[in-house]
Amino acid sequence: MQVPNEQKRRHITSAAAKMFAARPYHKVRLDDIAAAAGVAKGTLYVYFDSKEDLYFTLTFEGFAQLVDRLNAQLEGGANGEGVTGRRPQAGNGFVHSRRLASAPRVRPACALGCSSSAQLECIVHELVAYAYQHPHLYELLRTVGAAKVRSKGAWDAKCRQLTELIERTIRAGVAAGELSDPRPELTALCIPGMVRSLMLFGTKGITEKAASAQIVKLLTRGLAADRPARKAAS
Amino acid sequence: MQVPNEQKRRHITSAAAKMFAARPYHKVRLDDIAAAAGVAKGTLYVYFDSKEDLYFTLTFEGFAQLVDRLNAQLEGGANGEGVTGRRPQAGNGFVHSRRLASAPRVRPACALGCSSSAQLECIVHELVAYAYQHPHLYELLRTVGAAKVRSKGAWDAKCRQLTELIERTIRAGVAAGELSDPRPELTALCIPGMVRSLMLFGTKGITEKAASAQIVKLLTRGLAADRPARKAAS
Amino acid sequence: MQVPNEQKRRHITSAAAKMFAARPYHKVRLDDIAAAAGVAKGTLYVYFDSKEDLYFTLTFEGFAQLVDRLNAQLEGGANGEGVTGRRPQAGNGFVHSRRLASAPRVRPACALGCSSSAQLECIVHELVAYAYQHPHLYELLRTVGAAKVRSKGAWDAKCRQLTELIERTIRAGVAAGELSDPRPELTALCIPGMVRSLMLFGTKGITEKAASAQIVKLLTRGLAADRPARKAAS
Amino acid sequence: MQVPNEQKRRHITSAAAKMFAARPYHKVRLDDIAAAAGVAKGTLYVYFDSKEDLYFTLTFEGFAQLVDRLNAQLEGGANGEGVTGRRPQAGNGFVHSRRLASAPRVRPACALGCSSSAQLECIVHELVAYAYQHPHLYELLRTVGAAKVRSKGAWDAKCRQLTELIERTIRAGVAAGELSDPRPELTALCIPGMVRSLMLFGTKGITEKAASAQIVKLLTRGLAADRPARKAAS
DNA sequence: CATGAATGAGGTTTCATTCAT
DNA sequence: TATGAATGAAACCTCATTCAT
Repeated sequence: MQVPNEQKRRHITSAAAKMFAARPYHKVRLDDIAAAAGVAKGTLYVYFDSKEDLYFTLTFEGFAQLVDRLNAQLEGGANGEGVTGRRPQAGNGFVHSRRLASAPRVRPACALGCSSSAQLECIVHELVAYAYQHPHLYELLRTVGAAKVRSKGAWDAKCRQLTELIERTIRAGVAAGELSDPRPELTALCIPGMVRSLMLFGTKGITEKAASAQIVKLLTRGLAADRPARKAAS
Repeated sequence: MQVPNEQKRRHITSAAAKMFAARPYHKVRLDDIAAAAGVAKGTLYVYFDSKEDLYFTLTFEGFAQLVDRLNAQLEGGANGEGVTGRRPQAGNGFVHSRRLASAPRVRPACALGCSSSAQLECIVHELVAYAYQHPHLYELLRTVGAAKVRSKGAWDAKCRQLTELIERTIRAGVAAGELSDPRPELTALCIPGMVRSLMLFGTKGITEKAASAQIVKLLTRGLAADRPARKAAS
Repeated sequence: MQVPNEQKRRHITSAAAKMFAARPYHKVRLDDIAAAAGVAKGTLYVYFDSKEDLYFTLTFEGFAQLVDRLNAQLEGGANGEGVTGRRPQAGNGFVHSRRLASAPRVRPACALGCSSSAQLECIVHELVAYAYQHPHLYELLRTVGAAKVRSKGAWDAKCRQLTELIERTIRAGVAAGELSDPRPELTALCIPGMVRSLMLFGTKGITEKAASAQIVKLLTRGLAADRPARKAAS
Repeated sequence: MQVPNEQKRRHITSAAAKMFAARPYHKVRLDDIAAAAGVAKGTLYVYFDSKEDLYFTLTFEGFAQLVDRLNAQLEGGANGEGVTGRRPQAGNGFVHSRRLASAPRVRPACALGCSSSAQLECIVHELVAYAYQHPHLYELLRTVGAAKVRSKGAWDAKCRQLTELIERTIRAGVAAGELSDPRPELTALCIPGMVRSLMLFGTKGITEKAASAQIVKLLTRGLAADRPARKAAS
């Protein structure tokens, strides 16, 4: 009850995420969030400037975590941790950090040495996995854009990071003769869109695996180089 | 739908659509809508039950219009009129109703006699065209789901109509040996997602044509039957 | 319940004046004002922008009324009415508008043709009379300055009007050889100060007449020309 | 008055005085005072019971200091120390403590042996001097009365001390045939009022000397005994 | 049908005060 | 004694909704 407790902040964001995911922004009362977080109403203002700030922080941090993790996994294959960047991870292979970076499971190496389509597969897997791990967040992101009030710039930058990451991967594949895509920047936009649709509008019966496989299939075949059978050759 | 003054109703929905698209639901005041529509605040309640009703009607009518039109064009060339009650359309072929269905132009027949990939192309074209015609609405639909308060059933039904329409098209193609897709219901979900992403997050430079072409390419190649149809060969 | 009722506005200001006079600004709740005025809380915001606006309007209008009345009586001797400037008054003599301009009593003519000390007497009478009629307001003005938030300029201008009015009167007396005052602008500041002190800090036993007489005496003797016995001679 | 750390207390009162003088009570936050004083918010409660207590102490101590000093100088040349506990003053004559009583300069004896008008002059000088030395306080006292919450009695007593001091002086002059004033208790009220007005509402150009002289002139001539003392003759 | 003044429940936010450290 | 995170009552204000005109 003395230092600005990081754990208490977590309680708040966690509680808030659930409430914002469950009903629209204007129907979420700070009273409820405070109650759910087990803190007093005033305490919210110790950690956040306003309702909007709380909401923004919530969504942005979630999204940033996703993007940063993807970046980390594809760029350096170093650690699979999110935005808060804690201790580096031993395994240098590709990592599905499904469990919030606790108990990181090693995956078949994929990051740098892999074929482009394998990398795309990684991206899709990761996006879908994140979506299944954070259904609240995805429900949250549904309304983002209308409310990314404060530093719109931060959101835009993160979005660009994500699309550029994908775009770069595709371009590499194209350069390697492995893929064919005259407009990779458009494909980069399509991928998160597909994930989102499957998450939000799919009937509950869709498994993570199926969703991922479907997107991967559409992509790998849709982007396959015109003369196939030459996987990832130099 | 038979209200005192249909024109006044139009003013209201038009003004409301702009406001709701521009800022989030809870930041739109009925005062503003009334002012923008040139009516008194009380008048809003002559045409709508509540703020939520207004919002719901707005989004649902827009979406229903899109789905109905698609249905009409693919199913039997019936009419393309949406919820807002447009006149029945003459042409019974496939119609790109790009110009708000005023001056309905007949298009190359496509609906029933076409190949499945041609039909998919139609669907995508139509979705994209609608998105470009109604940017407000697409921005609006971004937040739908969180607020589809009242007759959630109506929305769900329309959504299902859309996905089933697409799904049916794909299944037909599969049955004809033209396409290959073990999970058409998933693909059906992906398509609107791609449209949405391109619309909302693409830099403004993306033309309607490019967006449409990109999705079509991903689809037609991604779903192409395994062996035949060497279409895409150079 | 349709036109922005002027009478309702009066109810509000009247109720508010009592509350603000009774306790300090921060202890006055809008709830109480609304209740005392017999209106809903929201109605306050139909007539005023904020609590501060209400308070400011209150004090300023009261003070302005005082100054305007004084001005009217001395300048033209026309009507004794306040700032709202209603129908001109028949009697062109000096008028102590003690009863808020209802039932205006004619007083010995004084305005233009009088000696300067008689005019000063009028000013003091009027100030004191106003103070006794509006004890609430005087209690209110006690805190003004700290809170004249909005258009500080308006207050300053009115203050200047008052002091200049007095100053002008004194200067006229000096020019006529009737009074002696090398710094009339300082005397002009002293007069309201004396009124205020007597009002706020005097024991309740001080009659209006006594207060007025005391100030007049201090002034007329204090400012008497060095060689007396030549009353108002040219 | 015997608090843990007298210096810290000083920091607090000093900071608080500035803040309360600069804006109205309800706009001063304890956070700000604490920050300005360089202490933690909780520390304020070591030295004061509440915000009101702090404010009250502040204003009362300032006013009491003024009154006590006046008393000391006129009554018996005791000491001029106020509530804030300054060292006893050496000089037993009348002292213009213009420089915050540091380096107390002896002044021409005035207290007991002087003429009444000379004593009045002393009082006015002292009041004006104090006002010029403590502009913050005068700004503060402007709102006093509305907030003299706690021991209203203490304030009233001090006020009475001041007026009675003045009143006694005048009565002595009247008894000596030097002055003429049928209602000295009213004059006693007027004097601080004039000081206040000149301080608060005068344009900044008014020198301490001019303000003092003006009041003295009004008083000495206004109260001069009817016939004798041709002092003011040219 | 149309109006817009009035309503008042309930929202977000503030801030004096407490208390574990 | 000093701290400042936590508290929560209560303030100001909003705005969807009503209804007399």
